[in-house]
Formats: sequence, C-alpha cells, structure tokens
Amino acid sequence: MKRFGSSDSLGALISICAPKDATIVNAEEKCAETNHQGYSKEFQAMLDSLDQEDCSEEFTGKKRRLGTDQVKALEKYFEVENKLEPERKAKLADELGLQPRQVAIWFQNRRARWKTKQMEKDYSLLKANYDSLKLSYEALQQQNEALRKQVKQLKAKMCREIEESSQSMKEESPFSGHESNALDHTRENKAEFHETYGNYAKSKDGSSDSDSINGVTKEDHGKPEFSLGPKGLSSSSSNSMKNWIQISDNYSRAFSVKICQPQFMRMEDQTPFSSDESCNFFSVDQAPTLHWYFPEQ
DNA sequence: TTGTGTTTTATTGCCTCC
DNA sequence: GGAGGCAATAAAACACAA
Repeated sequence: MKRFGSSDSLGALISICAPKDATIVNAEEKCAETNHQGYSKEFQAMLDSLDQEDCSEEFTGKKRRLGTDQVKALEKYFEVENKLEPERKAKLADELGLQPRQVAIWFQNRRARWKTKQMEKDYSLLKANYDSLKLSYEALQQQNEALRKQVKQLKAKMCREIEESSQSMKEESPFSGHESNALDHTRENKAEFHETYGNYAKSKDGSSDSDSINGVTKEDHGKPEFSLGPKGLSSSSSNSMKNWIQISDNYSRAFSVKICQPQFMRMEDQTPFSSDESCNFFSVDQAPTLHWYFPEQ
C-alpha cells in the first residue's frame, strides 16, 4: 500500500476512488475515473455532474496543488494534532475529497516544515542568548581591564613611596658609607655599649650581668634616654643612632615580616610587589639591610 | 517571456514498532 | 512482515525580477 510508483498510483487511485457517497473528488481522480469504463450508472452520473472546469484540464499525470480550502482544513487539523490516526486520516480524506495517502503525505510534509521552523526558532533564541551573553562577557572584560590598570597604578605608587621613604632613611642614617663599614661601626659601638653600660649596671647594684639583656638591664627598659657610652660617640650621635634603630625596627616589623614569609601568601596577590615589579628595597645598593642590627642571626 | 529561486507535492529508502 | 514515520530528494507549481 505504501509503495507504488506513478504507474501504480493510477490503478490505486481508481480502486480507492470508487466513491459510495463522495461529494468532492480531486480533479485528477475525476478525470482518471472518467476515462475508466465499467462503473455503475449512478457513479457515472455523479462523475458527470462534477465540475466540468476541473475535467476540462486534461489529466497529464503531473502534480496538482491542493485547493485553498483543503489546505486550510488540513492546517486546522494539524493544529489540533500533528499526527493522524488511521481512522481520522480516512475520515479527513473523505471529507476533503482526497486520498488517505495524500492526507498522510501532506501531514508528513507539514511536520517536516514545522520541524524546520522550530529549528529556526530555536536557533534564533540560542543566538539571542549567545549575543546577550557575549555582551555581558565583553563588559566584564572591560571592567576587569580597568581594575587591572588601577591595581598597576596603585602598585607603582606604593613602590615610589617605599623607595622615597627608604631614601630618606638612608640619608638620616649615621652610616652613610658601605654596609660593611656600617656593620663594623655597629659591632664596635655595641662592644663599647656592652663595656660601658655593663660596667655601669655592675657598679650600680653589684649584680651579675645575668639580668641584663645585651647589656641593658631590665630596669633600664623604658628609660627615656640613655647614652651609648663616653668613648667616640657624642650625645647627639647616640640620639641619632637610637632613632635609626627605632625606625629600622618599625620598618622591619612593617615590611620584612610579610615579605620574608612567602609560604603563607601569594606575593602577587597579597603584597604590592609582583615578581616583576618588586622594588628590591632591601638590596644592598638601595638601602641598608638589618643584618647589622641582629648580627648573630 | 524567461531564467531563477522558493514552495509544495510526491517518491524512495531506511528504520522502528507491533 | 506489514504499517507507518522520517530524511533526502525529485519534480511540478508558483513567484518575481530583468
């Protein structure tokens, strides 16, 4: 039933369309039937009463388009249900004066068209979503870029400030010479300090040096001012030394602790110095290290 | 009128389901 | 194995610009 070529279709057409109560018959079928002999008088009379206009078009075996009303009716049925039950198909074919096969083919083609349109709709929807997403992405990218620039500027500014403060400390330092000289001076001064202040502590209460820390007794902590010793260092230079030590101490607390513990943080994330932007402010050439301050470490 | 692109109808071959 | 669906395709009908 499903398979028939164009030669078969005429025979199938004739066999199908021996209508008992058909009111509408396709012109193609009508013409075919007209040419066929052996129908009852009643059927022949019905055929004769059919629209002569349609029959005047000689059937050439070519395709014919469905009528507007037929298409409208089929569309209406398609809206309700896009697949046909065999009974419904037969009924519809009967109502519209078409072969059941024609109805089936029409539905099949209609489903194909619907699918294509649906795919186009889906594509448009997806494209719209994609475009919207792309716009958001680009906006975020621009925002990201602006923030990166800002971070870069802030890093540079911070570096400059650190460099400036480092420079000012360098100028303020009593050890303007090479670091090794500074270290020598420090050791020398420390020895003097030990000698002088240690003796002072001993002479004061006769106690041993055990209560003193690096020559400074517990009681001496918090003293507003003290002298490093009578030999070689004046009062003003010792003040300067004390200030330098204080500044350096604060400085090391403020920066070196973080910088010397890279295992706890990502430098590029948590310090203003990325690997390529580091100011190297602890380098020998630029600023004094604090080795001299704790030579035993 | 004609060439060309689009739409519609119909066929074919393959697949799945019962 | 038959019925029916689907994808691919052929071919006719139609629309329209040149």
